[in-house]
Amino acid sequence: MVSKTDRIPATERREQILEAATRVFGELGYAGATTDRVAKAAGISQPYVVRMFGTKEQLFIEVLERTCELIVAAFDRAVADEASDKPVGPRIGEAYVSLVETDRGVLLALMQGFILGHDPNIGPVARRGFLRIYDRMREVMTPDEAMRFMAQGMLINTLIASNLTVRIDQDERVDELFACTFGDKLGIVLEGLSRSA
Amino acid sequence: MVSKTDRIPATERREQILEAATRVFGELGYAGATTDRVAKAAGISQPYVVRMFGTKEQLFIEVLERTCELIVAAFDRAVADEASDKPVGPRIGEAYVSLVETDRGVLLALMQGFILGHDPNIGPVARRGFLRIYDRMREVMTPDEAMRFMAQGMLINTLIASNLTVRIDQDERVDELFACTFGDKLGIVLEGLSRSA
DNA sequence: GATGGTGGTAATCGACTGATTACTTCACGG
DNA sequence: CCGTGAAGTAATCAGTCGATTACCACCATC
Repeated sequence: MVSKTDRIPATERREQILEAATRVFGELGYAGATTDRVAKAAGISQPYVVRMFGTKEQLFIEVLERTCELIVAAFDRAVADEASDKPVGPRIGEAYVSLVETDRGVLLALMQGFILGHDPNIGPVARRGFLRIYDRMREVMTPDEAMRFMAQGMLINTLIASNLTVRIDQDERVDELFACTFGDKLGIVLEGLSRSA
Repeated sequence: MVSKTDRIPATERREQILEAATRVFGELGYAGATTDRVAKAAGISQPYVVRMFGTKEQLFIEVLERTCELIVAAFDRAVADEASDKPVGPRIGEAYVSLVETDRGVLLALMQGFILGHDPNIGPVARRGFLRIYDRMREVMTPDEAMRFMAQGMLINTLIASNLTVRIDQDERVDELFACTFGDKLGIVLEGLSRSA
């Protein structure tokens, strides 16, 4: 009972599934997510998801590697941006914050990978991804600057993951923390939130 | 088949289970952990764990609240420490790093709670805990300082959770990042690692 | 108009897991 | 010594989930 338009080349379908899985894993975590939810988010059946990637674990690993590539790519674009007159640090910062707005699932899925460091198969992939991002930072800043950037990024991830955004405009402490964390980029975040609401 | 010495008052047993559950949830996450693993870690049977806390979810919530209390208590001790001549910032930092060494499960369980912010029951508890810790920081430092401290803390949590410690002394980037993150407190961490090995 | 490869699903299985039930053992007060 | 409640477990159930199997629909091309 598949209409003609539902039949899509495997490579394209693969990307659809990865996109859906990024959102689902990002929200529910690796163990909390099910292949069926990924399938529903991608608009296909659960067995097809499993057959395309072999196992749930393999799917998550590919999601994780994809998120790292997306983040590194966003950083590269920010670094290479000749149009901006800002220093490279703030440019990368802005690139990361833009990800919060446009592709929250990427940040959350990355976070979910990091906390699986104990897993024998996923752990190494997560560590490799973390270091890949750290390396990219180190190419354009000092160790101390890179460390602070990673720290800021982890705080942002935590703020988004813990859903503290729901308390914006309702809790002074939250407003203060968000203003302090995002600085002049706060507008980008708030705009993204109002759009997704 | 219970020997006499295995019978323990409920309140005491309760604390044992919370302690074990903190470790198990910290390592495997909420969805990834099972009540049976918690039970085995606590040295009792699985049904007893469930009966003591009602549901797995309730157990996790109590674990989460306990971790926040432990962290806030550690901060309070650091702030009140009259013997030290250091400023309050580094004292709290040292208190947090000491937790990495002595009670890694606490930090990991906290992290696991933060990324469950979307959960209708656990999410509010996680946010409340986060803000409680932030409030404690704000009592002794500026918003910007508090934000940087939280960021640093989240980076530390991520480094521990992702198990990047296994690459210490094997990857120059990791050594650099750890040295930069922990600064003069690096010794505390390394000592804790060698002891747990 | 057979044939085979590609895209896809329905049905189902087996393992796992949270929760429930019913039971046992023990300490202690009257 | 009896009974009552607290501490604790074995057995088991019901639901969920990842994976497998067997199958269908479509299109190309010979």
